[in-house]
Amino acid sequence: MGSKSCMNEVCRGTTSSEWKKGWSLKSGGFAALCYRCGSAYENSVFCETFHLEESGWRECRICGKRIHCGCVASRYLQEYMDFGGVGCITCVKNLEIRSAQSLQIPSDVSNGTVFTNGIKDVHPVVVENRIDDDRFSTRRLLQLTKAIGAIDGSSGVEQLKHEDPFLKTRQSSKRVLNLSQQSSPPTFFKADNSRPREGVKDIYESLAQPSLNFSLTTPSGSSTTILPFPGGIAEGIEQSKGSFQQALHILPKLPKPSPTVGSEANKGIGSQARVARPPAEGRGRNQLLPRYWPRITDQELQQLSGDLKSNIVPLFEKILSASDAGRIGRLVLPKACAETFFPLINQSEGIPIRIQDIKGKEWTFQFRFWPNNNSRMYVLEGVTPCIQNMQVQAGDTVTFSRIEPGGQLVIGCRKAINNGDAQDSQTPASTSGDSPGETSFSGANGNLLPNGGKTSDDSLQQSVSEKKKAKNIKNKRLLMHTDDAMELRITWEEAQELLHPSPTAEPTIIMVEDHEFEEYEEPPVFGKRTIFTSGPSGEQDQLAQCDSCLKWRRLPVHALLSSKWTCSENIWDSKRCSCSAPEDISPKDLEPIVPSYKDSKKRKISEKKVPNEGEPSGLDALATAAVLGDNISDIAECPVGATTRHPRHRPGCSCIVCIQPPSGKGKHEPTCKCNVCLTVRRRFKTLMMRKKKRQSEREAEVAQGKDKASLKSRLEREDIGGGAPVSTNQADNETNQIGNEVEMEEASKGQLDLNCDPHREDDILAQTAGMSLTTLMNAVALPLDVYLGQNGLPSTRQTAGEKEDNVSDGGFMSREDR
DNA sequence: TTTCTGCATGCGTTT
DNA sequence: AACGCATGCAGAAAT
Repeated sequence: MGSKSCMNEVCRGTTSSEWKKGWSLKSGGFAALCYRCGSAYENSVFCETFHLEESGWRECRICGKRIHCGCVASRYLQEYMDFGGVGCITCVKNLEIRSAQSLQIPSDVSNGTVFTNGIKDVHPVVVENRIDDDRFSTRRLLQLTKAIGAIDGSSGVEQLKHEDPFLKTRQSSKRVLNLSQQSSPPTFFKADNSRPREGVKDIYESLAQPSLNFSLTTPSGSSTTILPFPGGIAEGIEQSKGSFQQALHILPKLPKPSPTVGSEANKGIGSQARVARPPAEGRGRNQLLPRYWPRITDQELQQLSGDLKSNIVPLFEKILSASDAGRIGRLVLPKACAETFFPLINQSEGIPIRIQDIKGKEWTFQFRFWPNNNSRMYVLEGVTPCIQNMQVQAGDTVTFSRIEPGGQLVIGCRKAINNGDAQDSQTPASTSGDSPGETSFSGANGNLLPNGGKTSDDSLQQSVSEKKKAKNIKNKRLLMHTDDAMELRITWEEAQELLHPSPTAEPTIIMVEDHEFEEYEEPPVFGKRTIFTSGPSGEQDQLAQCDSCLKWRRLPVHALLSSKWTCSENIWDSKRCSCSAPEDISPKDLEPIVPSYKDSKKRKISEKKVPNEGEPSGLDALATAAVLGDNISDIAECPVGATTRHPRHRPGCSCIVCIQPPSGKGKHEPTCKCNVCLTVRRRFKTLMMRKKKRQSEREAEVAQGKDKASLKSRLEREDIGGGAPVSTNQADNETNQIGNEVEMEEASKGQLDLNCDPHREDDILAQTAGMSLTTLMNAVALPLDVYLGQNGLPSTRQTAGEKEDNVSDGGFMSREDR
């Protein structure tokens, strides 16, 4: 393929990251333009960029904009006026449309009655709507009829295909939108710098455009008051096009209206409705999607203009995504907006661009792009300070405007009223919706109707809007409402407790640090939340509450219950397989186990279960108690906690997986006292001690496997003696762990059979399971050496005076210093 | 180890 | 089918 050169004779560049189509060629096809020139062409600034010094410039008879007559690049941007001179195609079209509108306006309006929708403070707009009737009335209407008729027959499409108002006036705007003027047709038209290219679509756009743009030139309320239909002109036309077309015979069949326009207009009944305004520029191939149309009320616009003492041209806006508002500080700009309203950039690195906020503070961002799928993705970098300054977040809207003259960009913001709105707005089609909210431009909220701008007579649009909303639910990645997220989080935590191994799953036993873990191939299943306990004699079982009678039943440990379980399913106890059977656990016994037992039934009935976030989890509680020596009753009052890390593990599991900090993030100081650190330290200490003991005593290993029995008997004694008869899950686990380590300590002092397989700790676990939690907690709260001393165990630094009396029952042991 | 940077991916929208 | 864009991700740079 031969080398390609840009057909812009001023450029003639042969290298370009992207080639664009220019004007149509007589030979067919389109002129090949390099990216820069092509962009200029698309943005209707080709002649302004490259032909500024050439001859042939004339002014539009309507708006005064300069038109490069006789240039192929502007061929479709001009039209000869009936009354002489030339006009930019947009002005011509606008005239036509406005003439049509004057016919469309319902009788109450055309009669001079202001269409206010209940808003009183509205200026008569009908007069304004008829711009310079002397010049344009009948003739323009005829011309319009002709033009649209041609369009209907599609012959007019080409005529309008390449219109370009040539109003890309970053540098050369002579007349700017004068917001303070009541009626200024020239400025009104000035605002439209479109380059519709798409035939009928263009017509539609042009139909919508005038009314919307017109609003910019009128004081409050005008934007919508001229709309002959509640849904705004676009939707209104669409909705009524049948009769409307019949009546006028001039309107083409319109393409489907933009949902944005419709819904905007829906909400825009009020005089200060937030109407999406097609920006003055940025159409044509780079047609701005309605979602980016600035939705600024006239009042806001006026206020902003007043604040900045300038004429403000709203350009576009964007609802901030999570990425935009995130810490990265990159705001993705809509491509069309970036290419239309921002300087052309050829290098990926882009250029610094200065944008001032509404307070006049100037920010400098890096405006750049990334190559992306043979296209570009424009971003503003370094927006974090500005975003933070404006205190906007994802879901809020940032707006971009321009000060005229001068072209200074202005960034503003509008808060989403709430997350729901943000949610709506976030979805493109919600585009569907405007994002009603408070614009930093003004006290916009005051302009909004209580229901977000909708009036009560909006029922028709409401159903449409709801349909759109329903459709939009699937749109994009939805923001999660805060409450939803909270609920989900809670549910997830709770779900951890409900997870059980699949009944049919066969676990694979693996060893990690001398601990057995069950690995299942199958995912866990949801089951009923139960509480594991230990009976007075050391046997373990679990407690489950009937979903029907709310009584607690004692079940075997291995029982796996469905999420809904009733007494009738109690196949393990024939005496208590009916709700009529009395509860087999006394409330006195239950209360320590089921912290919420007292009100559990009440809560159950109300079905409101909101765990107290402030309460520690099982592991937290135990570790805290271990460190602080909390009263066991306090621990017992803690709700059954849940591990959120390891679905296969019971709550309270202190395995290396469950105790590790989340994602490895977060720094823990050496002196950190968090439960994770404490647990890790404790376990490390235990392991080290175990290792040391093994090593030192292995030689002395003799068959002194006595006293296992004595240990057991002591455990039982303790249990009877004072502790709660049962423990919570996590306590059990911890107890087990303690028991394991106790064994090692006992072994170290020669009380246990040191020949026993340290990996086979199950029997010990079973033995220790029945021990008093109180005892355990007392024990674990003691320094290791103290405890060893108390129990006559050899300590690495035992001294005679280390025995303490505060372990009343001769406690069990703590092999670790807590 | 965290943050930054540039690009890739994939979903949703538009053509 | 093409495009736009939100976000993920890997490598680089900074801390």
